[in-house]
Amino acid sequence: MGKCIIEYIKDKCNKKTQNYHHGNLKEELLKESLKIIQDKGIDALTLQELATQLGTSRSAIYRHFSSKNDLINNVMMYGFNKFGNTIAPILDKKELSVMKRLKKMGQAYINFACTYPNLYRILFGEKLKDVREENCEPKNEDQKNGFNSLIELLQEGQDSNVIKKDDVILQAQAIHSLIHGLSSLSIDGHIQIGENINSLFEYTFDTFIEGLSI
Amino acid sequence: MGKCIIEYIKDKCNKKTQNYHHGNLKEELLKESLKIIQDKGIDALTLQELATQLGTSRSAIYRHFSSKNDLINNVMMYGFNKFGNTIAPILDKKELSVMKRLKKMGQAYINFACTYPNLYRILFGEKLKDVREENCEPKNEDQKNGFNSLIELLQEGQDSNVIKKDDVILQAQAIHSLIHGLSSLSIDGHIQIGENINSLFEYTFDTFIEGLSI
DNA sequence: ACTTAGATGTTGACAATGTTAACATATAAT
DNA sequence: ATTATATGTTAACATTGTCAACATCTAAGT
Repeated sequence: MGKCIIEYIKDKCNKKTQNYHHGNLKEELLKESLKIIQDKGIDALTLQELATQLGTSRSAIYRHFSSKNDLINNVMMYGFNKFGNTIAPILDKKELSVMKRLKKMGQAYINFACTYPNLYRILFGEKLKDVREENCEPKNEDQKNGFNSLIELLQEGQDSNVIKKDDVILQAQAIHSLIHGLSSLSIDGHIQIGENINSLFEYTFDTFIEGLSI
Repeated sequence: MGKCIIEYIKDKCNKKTQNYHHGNLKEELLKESLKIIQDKGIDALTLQELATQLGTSRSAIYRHFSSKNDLINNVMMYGFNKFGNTIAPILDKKELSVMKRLKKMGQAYINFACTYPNLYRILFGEKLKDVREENCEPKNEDQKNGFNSLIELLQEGQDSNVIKKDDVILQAQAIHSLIHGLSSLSIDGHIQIGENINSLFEYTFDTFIEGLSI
């Protein structure tokens, strides 16, 4: 209940006196959640662990998020943003050929998945039940933006006669599937290839591109 | 503790008197677990729910499995077996061309994933922590068998000059990635195409095969 | 400047979960 | 027939997500 003497002294010595009100708890909850998820996986994200790490109580979390799923949902927006910032710049490098951009995008995608497997899993794995029902437009929008960039790139390829003229959405979905499959199987240990995920990507991508090219 | 009168009467009337010992609880635990997972997903698999469904107590489960993860691990063997029984016969249909078998296999794979999404997720999703460390050879073996069949098929294709001569393992992994990507994105709602998962598969597969063919 | 309403945090409770120990009973072996 | 082993039950435990009741800080309005 009341602060013990030691804490009082601590407060006096510490410039940043630990207030009753945290200040920007919401922001820190999101950051810490993202960190925990990245480091130890979604199952390690416990309200208790989260609260302890930030020096607060788990009930305090409910002042900022209506539920644990709501929290995770918001973390996912962070995640999609982070993901988008990794991918988007590559697709926009107009000085590179369409194919080069496509390939670099794929490499960056897989690299992201392998660097942040725990995050990638919640971004592109099974959607949370609540998320499926509730309105999750902002997240979907971020996701959609990346997908739209891919579509534009493919359209550019079709227009410049390097990619077969066909439904770009179908083509985009095919490429996404291919890259997601590689990433997913790789980080979940269903491909036992160790270091040469890159060469597998290269082979798979080149083979597919050969079928896609004019 | 003691049985109430009604239960005694019930027992007398019922030929299959409900014994203290269940008989084949282990078997039924596995079957019921598989059913729950398929119907309602892995998160709905609760020891309480499972026990109630079989008319026993959740502690009884620990006489047959060392932990919940151990149980799930064993259910996965069931699952891989079921999966293998769906896929293997197709790859063995020697009367069909290599390409036709490959395509039919892909369709069956995706069909399995879409029919049993909850099961598919635990089979080809993130491996359980315990499973990763413990010896899980039998399961991997089943999985490996399916993969080996695919490799053999591809080798047959190379030998009969319909598939480019290259590392068959690389080719097999590429195909698996592609099909898993489609299945995974589809059942997890990241592809919003509704009914035409088949046409997406067809396009993706044909495009890839074009690159793979001689 | 004082009071007050709203935002934010704490404590304590709740049911449900996986797990274990202590105890009970059925089956198998001696 | 006795005993050991396998299998099931009950009761407890810590931990989880969630909520209600209470406490405290912040911001308006007068």
